[in-house]
Amino acid sequence: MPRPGRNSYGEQKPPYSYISLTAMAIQSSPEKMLTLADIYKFIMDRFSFYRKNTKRWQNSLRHNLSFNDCFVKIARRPDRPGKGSYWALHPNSGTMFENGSFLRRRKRYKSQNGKTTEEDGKKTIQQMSMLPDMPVDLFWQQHFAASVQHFLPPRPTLTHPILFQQNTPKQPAKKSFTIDEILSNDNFIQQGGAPTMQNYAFFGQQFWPPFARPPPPPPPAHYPVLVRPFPVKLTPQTPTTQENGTSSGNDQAIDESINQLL
DNA sequence: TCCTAAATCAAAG
DNA sequence: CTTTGATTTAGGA
Repeated sequence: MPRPGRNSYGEQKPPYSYISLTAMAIQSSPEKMLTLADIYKFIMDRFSFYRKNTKRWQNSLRHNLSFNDCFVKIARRPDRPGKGSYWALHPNSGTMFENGSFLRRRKRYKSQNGKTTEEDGKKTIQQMSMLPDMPVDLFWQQHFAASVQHFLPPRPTLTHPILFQQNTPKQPAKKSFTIDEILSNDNFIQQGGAPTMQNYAFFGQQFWPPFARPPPPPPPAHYPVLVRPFPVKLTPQTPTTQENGTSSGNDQAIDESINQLL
């Protein structure tokens, strides 16, 4: 009878590609973004296989990070100095593994314009009038928490891999998308005018330096500017949706921008 | 079998 | 650490 040993099952290569391993790591983090070192740690903590030959697989992992559009580099905030950038998942890459295989996707995720940068993330947020409202990391969390939930290993300490599709219900990525909640009238108060410089300060180094700060881009004319004072407590505001069921221009604009994203 | 995603090796910035 | 290229390996229809 075979017994566990150095070549035992637990030391076999887990049935996950580096891409899925990385996606798991990022998704499992509270802020939905991790540094390279964090990703290494996540993998090594869970899979003994990857506690060896680190030079080899870590090089491959790094290659994946740069090469695949599904991974987005997020600049550090100046109040969180340290080594390396953060890595997050691209907002539109949520259905990467919907075929249930974590070894090989049906198609490699490619961004529309070929290049995917943090700017894409910012633009996405901006389109949703969320730019001034919440930090990038929270955005990623909201955006991904539901749709990528099933990437998570059932337990944090796996000695051998378990195939997720056996014990995790698959759900459409769009199903649990909570943008509506985020944009609900209860969460916003409406203000006139453009977002303040302070509001923009959350979103990466472009607006960071206190000197020579470029003026914030004007918001699109057709989108109202929704600003939630930060970090002030929220107070319910008068709803903008009208009684007869039709949306105000406000809501329509938001709906349109959301529909573009889905 | 074929297509191409993923892994590997590794140089260069 | 990050990006890129070249090449090989291998998943899966």
